Amino acid sequence: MRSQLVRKSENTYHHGDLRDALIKAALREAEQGGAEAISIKALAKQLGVSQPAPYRHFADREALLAAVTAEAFRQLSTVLREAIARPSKQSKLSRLAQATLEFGLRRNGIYRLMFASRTVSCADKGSELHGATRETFALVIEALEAPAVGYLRERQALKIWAALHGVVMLAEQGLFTGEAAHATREELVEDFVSETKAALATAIKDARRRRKPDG
Amino acid sequence: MRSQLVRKSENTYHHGDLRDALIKAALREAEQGGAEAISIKALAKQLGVSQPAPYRHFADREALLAAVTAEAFRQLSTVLREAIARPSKQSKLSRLAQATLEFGLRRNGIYRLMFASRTVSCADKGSELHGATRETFALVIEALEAPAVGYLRERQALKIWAALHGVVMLAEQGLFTGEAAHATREELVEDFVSETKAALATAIKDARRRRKPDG
DNA sequence: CCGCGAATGTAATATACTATAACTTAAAAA
DNA sequence: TTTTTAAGTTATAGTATATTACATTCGCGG
Repeated sequence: MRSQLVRKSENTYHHGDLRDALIKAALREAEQGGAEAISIKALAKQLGVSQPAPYRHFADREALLAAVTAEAFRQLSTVLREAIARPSKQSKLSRLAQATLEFGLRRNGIYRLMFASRTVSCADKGSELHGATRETFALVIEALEAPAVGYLRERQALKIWAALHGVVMLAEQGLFTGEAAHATREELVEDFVSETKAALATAIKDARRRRKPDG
Repeated sequence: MRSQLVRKSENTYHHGDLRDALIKAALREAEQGGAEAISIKALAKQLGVSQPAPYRHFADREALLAAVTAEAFRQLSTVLREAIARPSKQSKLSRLAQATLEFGLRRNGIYRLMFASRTVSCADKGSELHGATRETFALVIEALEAPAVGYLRERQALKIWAALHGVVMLAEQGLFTGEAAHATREELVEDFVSETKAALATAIKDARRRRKPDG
């Protein structure tokens, strides 16, 4: 009697889509407890396969984590893409920023998996994970709605991206309670958004003036 | 034949200062590999005691991690205090910011232990760890060298603190390579410092003008 | 100075997780 | 249809956390 409903069909020796099922299930686990909550053994049990079965699809736990993290980045990209696309009075950057904050807080286990582990920094350049992170960052650049002038755009994208992560991090650490509670997380994010827009505008203006000084 | 030199004296049944030795040794381990690199068993072996000995001093692994994290915060506080105190042409805030960046990158395993784990957010209010984090944050406020006007100071402290963490995070993730490499981490930090100073100055000026509109 | 209790350490053990090896099943290719 | 191979199984080794019951030493009151 196998109680797990996860297998595609009953009484099949082969799961059918174990690799994908593992990633999805691992993401669910990570939702609360982060990377530490992902256990090969537990996942196998949950999916109704033997403990060593996952090793047919992932060399080791790290490899699974990398795949899960890549999927998480794709999900974040989707969320951010929708935030940018959604019609609204607010700017694209503001919507992206608030969406990032919300993702980071509501799905904090996954967020920590993405940004707080060494999985990403250990991913080599051609990997699926590396690509997924770059794609997400590209959305930040897109949300700036600024022309490419040297590397000014990339610089501002890095800055706002960094700032957003910092806000999520401190919020999760409880630094927004106590004397600092008077500033909400959303307000801080909006501050950073405004500063980014301002900095970008003046930087681009400056750069153009310098390129044609007698314009 | 006991090769560990860590015990205070040979052939002593009691270690003498196991609790402290555990924290120090755990910090050394975490220096590279973060929290995951801390193993009770390995530490016990390293210090020449039996595996269960550490449990006399810490209820479980989490409790050890909390103590280690608190010590890490105290070390960061020390570094930042020195950075602020050191005479220099640069502002206190700039020195604190660059010191934070350096700490985050050079001692990244410890840094992740401090900011990327859930240890801090799980610490309850009266705990040693909670106090240590608050003390560190107080140094950020101090480095602003600004008068207390409402909660403007705290707000700016939160913002620069968040931004710094974000920079460390992205740097460690390798986002400063590729097209974004043109901005160095130090430059970005200096950007944030400048923006913080500017924002603080205008915010305080505004607030004062509003309080005595006919001044 | 002795002895007793608390603190601290040890050995033995239960439980959980990662990972590998050798074997089996079923799907796909030839 | 046969054969190969991908994907699963059982069995097992190795390592980590944590508990229990027992042993040793420290320090303090008598």
